[in-house]
Amino acid sequence: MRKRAPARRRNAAATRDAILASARAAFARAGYDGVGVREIAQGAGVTAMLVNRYFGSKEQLFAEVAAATMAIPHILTPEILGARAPGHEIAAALVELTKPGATRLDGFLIMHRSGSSQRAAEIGREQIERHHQRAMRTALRGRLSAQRAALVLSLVAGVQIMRQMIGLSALTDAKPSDLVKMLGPLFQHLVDGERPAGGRSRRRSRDA
Amino acid sequence: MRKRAPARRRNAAATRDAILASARAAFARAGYDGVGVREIAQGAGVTAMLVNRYFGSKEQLFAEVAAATMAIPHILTPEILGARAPGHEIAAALVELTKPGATRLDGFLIMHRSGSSQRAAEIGREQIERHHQRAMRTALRGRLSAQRAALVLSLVAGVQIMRQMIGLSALTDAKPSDLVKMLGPLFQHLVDGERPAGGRSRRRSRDA
DNA sequence: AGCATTAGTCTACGACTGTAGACATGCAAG
DNA sequence: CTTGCATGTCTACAGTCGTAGACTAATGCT
Repeated sequence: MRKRAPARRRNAAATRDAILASARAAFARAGYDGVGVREIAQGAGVTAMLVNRYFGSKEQLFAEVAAATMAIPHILTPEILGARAPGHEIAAALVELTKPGATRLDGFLIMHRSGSSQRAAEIGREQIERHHQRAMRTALRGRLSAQRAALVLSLVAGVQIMRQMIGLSALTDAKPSDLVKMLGPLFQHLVDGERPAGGRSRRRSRDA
Repeated sequence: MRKRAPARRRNAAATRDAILASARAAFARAGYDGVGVREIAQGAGVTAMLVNRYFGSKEQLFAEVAAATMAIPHILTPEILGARAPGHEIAAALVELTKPGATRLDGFLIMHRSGSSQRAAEIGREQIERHHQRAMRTALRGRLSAQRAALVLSLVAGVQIMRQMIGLSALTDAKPSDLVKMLGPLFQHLVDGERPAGGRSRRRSRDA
């Protein structure tokens, strides 16, 4: 019978979690190619070989980190998507979560910083399609819902990149409320599709 | 006397250009950390050391490549920004230039793939702010022009990432005309800078 | 012709990479 | 106690990385 003793120094599950947490932070900071297993191990207080012992290889560790981090509901939750003005809610959440130093949006950040690895990009696409796009698409009505969902993700990714990675001063120094005002209608347009929100449900004519 | 490699063309300018071209293609494919100087050199038909002889270091080579590639006018040209329906023009150009295999938009692609290097990101921000954002901002009228310009760049970057890097199937397989129809109003909204001010429906473009 | 300069290559080094195998150690049970 | 296993470390290896220094060969000049 196994004892329910409190976490000791030798605790496989806790060590595994520590490695995962260290890897997540490291990958978000420097990407797949930018960080080594020794550095990840040091962040978890173990040696490099233990990382491979638990996860098989660096690539498998990355895949697990990506899966775990992407699975975290963040901006595109059912609540936000089901709100009365989803565009505004999405914009507000995005602006809030891409403040300098924010870590809740690590999933995308990890992918952005891992663009130098072809394999990492494949893993990222898999996770994005599994979690975010599928969830979003089912929440959207109307034509081309998959495309509109993908464009919502594109806008989220683009804003995060320019704000957190590139660090465009116009976005880092802007008033959050201004950004929300500008982004809200964009998201709303994508959520609504061809029909504008509010009373009128008639299609807008296009001048192509 | 040891036999050396066969005599090559002795043309400094041409060799330099060959290295730059090889580096641009390589960086666009694998990013700063994903490609080595030996590989770049091989692509130009020279040895690795010559790369450093001409450019000092890999980092300086990257900076030069980034500067040269970013300086290429692409989507946000004065003509497009001054068109009657700039949003539609921007969207059409973006969709066209982010087709699989397109290379005219290398500048952004290089930055996206170089996110694992902090230094590369700094160089990229510098170039983006120098070329694109400044040019765009002067073309925009109204309040918060810098922020709106930055958001245009964000949307461009996001679409390119999801379409060319991540390869979201919803975007790669979509009909270009559908994407243009969805993206056009978004860009137009940012260019116009009109204030949503509550549930008011969007104003038509000034051309009518 | 001879010399100087330029264009280019070769060898090598120290640091780092991911990871395989052998080894050590703490914990629970017989 | 001893045994067995899970947990973790140490050493080492075969690469690759960027780059420094010495060397060679082709060109330009006189």
